[in-house]
Amino acid sequence: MEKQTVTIYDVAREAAVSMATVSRVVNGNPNVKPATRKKVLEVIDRLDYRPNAVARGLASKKTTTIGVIIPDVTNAYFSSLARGIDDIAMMYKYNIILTNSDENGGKEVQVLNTLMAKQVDGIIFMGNQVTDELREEFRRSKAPVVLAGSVDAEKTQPSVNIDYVAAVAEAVKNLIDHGNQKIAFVSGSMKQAINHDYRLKGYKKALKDAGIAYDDKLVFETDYTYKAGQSLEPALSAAGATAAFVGDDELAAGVMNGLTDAGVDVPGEFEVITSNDTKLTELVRPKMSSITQPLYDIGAVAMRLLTKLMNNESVDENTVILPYGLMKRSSTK
Amino acid sequence: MEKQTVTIYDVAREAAVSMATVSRVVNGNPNVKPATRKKVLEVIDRLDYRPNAVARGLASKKTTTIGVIIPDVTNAYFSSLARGIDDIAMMYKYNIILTNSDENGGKEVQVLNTLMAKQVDGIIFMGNQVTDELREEFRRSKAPVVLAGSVDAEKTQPSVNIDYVAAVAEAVKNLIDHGNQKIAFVSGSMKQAINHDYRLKGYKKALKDAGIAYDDKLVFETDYTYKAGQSLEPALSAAGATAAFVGDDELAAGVMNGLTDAGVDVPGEFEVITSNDTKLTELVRPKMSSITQPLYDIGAVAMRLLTKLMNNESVDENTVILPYGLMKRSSTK
DNA sequence: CTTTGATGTGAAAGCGTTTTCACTCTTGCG
DNA sequence: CGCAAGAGTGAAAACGCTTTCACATCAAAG
Repeated sequence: MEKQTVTIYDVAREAAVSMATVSRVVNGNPNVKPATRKKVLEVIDRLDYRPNAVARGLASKKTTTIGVIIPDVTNAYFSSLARGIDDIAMMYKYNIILTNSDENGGKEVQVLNTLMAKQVDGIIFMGNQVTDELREEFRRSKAPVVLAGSVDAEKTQPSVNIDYVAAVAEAVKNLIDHGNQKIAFVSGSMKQAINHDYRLKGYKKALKDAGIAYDDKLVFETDYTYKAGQSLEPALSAAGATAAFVGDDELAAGVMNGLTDAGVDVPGEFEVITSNDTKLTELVRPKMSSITQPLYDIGAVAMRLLTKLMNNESVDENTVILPYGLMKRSSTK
Repeated sequence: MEKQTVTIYDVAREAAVSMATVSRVVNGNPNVKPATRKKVLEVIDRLDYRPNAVARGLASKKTTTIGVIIPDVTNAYFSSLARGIDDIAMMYKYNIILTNSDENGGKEVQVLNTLMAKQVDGIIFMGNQVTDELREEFRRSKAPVVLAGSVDAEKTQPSVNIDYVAAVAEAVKNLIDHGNQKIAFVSGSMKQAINHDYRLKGYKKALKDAGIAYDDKLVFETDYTYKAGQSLEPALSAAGATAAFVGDDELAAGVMNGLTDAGVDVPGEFEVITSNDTKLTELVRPKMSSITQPLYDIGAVAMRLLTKLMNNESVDENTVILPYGLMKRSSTK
């Protein structure tokens, strides 16, 4: 039953060299005579020796593992980022410990602590509600932490994002240009920096530029779920809105379908523009116009940035802003 | 710059006890006098001591980490399973190393090896193409491996699934009952056991039970992507099909939208039933009828099963079959 | 030849825990 | 009062590697 594990010591003995030499060939250290290398490799192959990464981690203080904190893998926006992260991580020989946080502060802190206990070499954090406690943990961490697709108003951590303010402003301006005066702002919790400090700011800016008064009756704070969006219709109509900017695609799909099901024509009577350009935008009918973001790239770049930080390479810019766009589909005129 | 790490030794010194005792209180070993425990806990708190999980892993040969191999996190079916896995894992104090395999045999083997090198305590594998090489790796692994939402015709590994044959048969029967004679079978690669050995079998069974001849012109093997589905319309019509069973929701959404865009009325002229009951089924219009599966639970149960295996607990049934259902929405009559 | 600077190798000290084993105290009980 | 049985604790040996340091060897240069 017990599977015998062969260690570096066994290899050394069989090959009649020291552990140090075995370690050298395993790690590709050039200071080994070709003949010796060959001999060792043969033994490694014969014994089917596989280095124990845990022991290696203890000795070298590097685990080639990074922690990824994600609100919910099930959300298309975040899973797209996660894919970018994993691909680049794999490219650089890192593995990812992935944990769902539900954007719950307590859970985030706890998870962060277990990640640090596991000696991850770096951390990628997704989530828009960076509490003071969390920030304190980031600071305490000896592993670099980068935010991906997430913002913290304090801007204390390296991060990769798009310019949310400008993107939202542009999206809302688009709606205004189509003649809409009463534009709803639909998002998740206002406790999240991305909503409160960025999107809303973009929204207000667009209104102001167009000389439209801001009316908080048109601001809808809800959950990032399809159902939440779907049940928003009565309120939206009651408020007299004729268009909406929505902060999440799933939520937007809900809003749109809720409208449609209530007999409101989209985009004829009501325009909808969403934020994340996930696959969903193409699946629903009408297809949803959206701010476009290089989702995969945000994850990929964040991971790439993290590798640099982990290697203490100099980084010219700690917060990188990727380009966004606006994709007109069929939920807007 | 260097963050000083405090070790168990520091705590022992400060508390004037041995490392063994500190270890005992950290691990909740009852054989410690309350007074001693209190003293140690105070020091731990004062020094902000945090046990190094890597060292712990080396000494105890347990990492409280499990490996999860997933075809693509971005796919709603798999990410739902992943969520179930992670939640239960967290409940049992495990973390997850998540890696995307793209169902690519070579990558799977490689990933499996790095997971084993990292000494994971267990592995959950998702993917339906278990090659001989892969099977061999599973066997070689000292960590238990369970398949989640995936089947291997050889049935050599513990797994958690639904009864695909029966589910598909029922779905197809439903289509037949609506008067369809030419029912397309649309799935991913036939190299995958789930398609070739399970779904197709269910499909054939339903046809046979209804006395309909099997026609391989109605079998469409394609990718699990929206685009692939969308571009299937001409072929589907050309084959004279009036209904389709589809093996993946995203693919099904593509099929359905492709049909609709080509002016075919769903479900009036063409019925579609899909397989995974992910969120997508509710987002599209018409909403898609689907086989229902307890997605989250498949992941959760797989993880629970794995914990038992890791603890060498006796397990009454190595392959657990969860109940499925059929949800009629609007893509079928 | 000797010197010098690479080049190749091994011994052994960590890395931060867990765990075994032995030992010392206490208790409870006959 | 004597003794067996816990209860509580510490010393030290793992765990499987990396890395430092010292040493030996060897080829090229003087």
